[in-house]
Amino acid sequence: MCSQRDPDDLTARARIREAALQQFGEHGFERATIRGIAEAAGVSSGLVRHHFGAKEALRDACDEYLVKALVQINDQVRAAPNPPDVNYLAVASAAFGPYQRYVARALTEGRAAPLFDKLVELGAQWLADLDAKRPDPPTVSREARATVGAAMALSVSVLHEHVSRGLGVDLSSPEGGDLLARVMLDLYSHPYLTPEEAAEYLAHLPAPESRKAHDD
Amino acid sequence: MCSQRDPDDLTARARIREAALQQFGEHGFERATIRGIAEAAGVSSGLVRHHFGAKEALRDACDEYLVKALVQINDQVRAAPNPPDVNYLAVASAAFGPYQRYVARALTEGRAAPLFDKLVELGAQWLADLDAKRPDPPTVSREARATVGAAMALSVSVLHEHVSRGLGVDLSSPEGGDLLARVMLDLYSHPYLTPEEAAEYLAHLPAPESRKAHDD
DNA sequence: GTCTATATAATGATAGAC
DNA sequence: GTCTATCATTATATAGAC
Repeated sequence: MCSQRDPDDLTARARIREAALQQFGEHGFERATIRGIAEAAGVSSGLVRHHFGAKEALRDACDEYLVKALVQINDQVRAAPNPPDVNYLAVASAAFGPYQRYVARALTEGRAAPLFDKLVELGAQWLADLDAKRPDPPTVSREARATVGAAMALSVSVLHEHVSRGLGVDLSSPEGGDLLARVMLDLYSHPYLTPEEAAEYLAHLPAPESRKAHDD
Repeated sequence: MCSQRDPDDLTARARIREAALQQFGEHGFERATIRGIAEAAGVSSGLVRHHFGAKEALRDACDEYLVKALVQINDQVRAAPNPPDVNYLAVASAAFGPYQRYVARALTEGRAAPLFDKLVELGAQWLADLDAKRPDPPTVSREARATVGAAMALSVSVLHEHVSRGLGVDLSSPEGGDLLARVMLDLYSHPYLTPEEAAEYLAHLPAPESRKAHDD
């Protein structure tokens, strides 16, 4: 899918970045070592420093690369013949391909903000179509809904291991992906609440101002 | 809410655990140091070892404590006069209180499995009520839906910073919590897909067997 | 561009005194 | 129960050769 070419064809710099993405993803930023990354890339630790300087700069390069990749994928998807609809959600999980673990960690640590924001942007575009067909006016801004929606779409990726365990199949496997799609389809076509229930809850919600003095 | 008593009232052991939860949450397990935790707890590094032994054992103690706290909160909520319904979701975000960061990291790293599983269990109970009112039979098992639902419910907590940024308010603030509740209410009362659309997508989904030979 | 070797700092673990 | 002092390990950062 993305940059799935032969590792031998890549420059040392690219191989290092690729190895860093993998090692950071597998062991986490702190636990991953420059030496380990160098070894995985088939170069020396000295070369890593030569190309990227400090460890953090290497991580920054990884983040930058992923944003570029996401924008690329996004453009591809939007240029595709049939608009993706739900598949937007699949994009979030699948697009990062082998880098899912890295993305999950980066996001959890509050990093890779442009990546998240791009996803929100895509979600908002998608929500715009949905809002047109909607009978009642939304009670909150589209961007707010897109933000929470993006977080939810990413959750499966981020909590990959736990979801796999709960589902009983590895999400990375075809069977896992298939089951996940079916679950998503069911979940996204069956609201937890009726509009009436939501309205009732909403009415019982303390006004934003009065919450200031809220106490438990 | 939970264990919000004066730090001075806590035993050294509890203070250490509290400090560990905070430090692990703020800096991550690897980056957090025994020394830093000891300092935050107002004790010596030697005492940390005396009580918990190795660093990993300290983390395990933190995980155990949170499961205990979750079960406790769950029992409280279930014993409450009016059943929580959606509030189940708020439980996930709010219950862990000051430990949200820790939980987010632990979960992302594939740890704290019992905690996730407990949440799935709670979600399944809640889904059982919903399924009773549902016209069409679910296409996937309740546990599968509860699993993905749990991941989604946790996503806001896990991606706390990004969601806060996207919403324009700190989720920890009363304003943030209020906005989140409104967004959730809107999202959970408006399905992304109609049952017809979902059925169509489902029909177009490759059969589980045929996917084996799937190729891109 | 790439490698080897070394310096320096920080950390987890430990032992022993009070 | 609590502390101080020390050991052994490990990783980053650096310098310098090829």
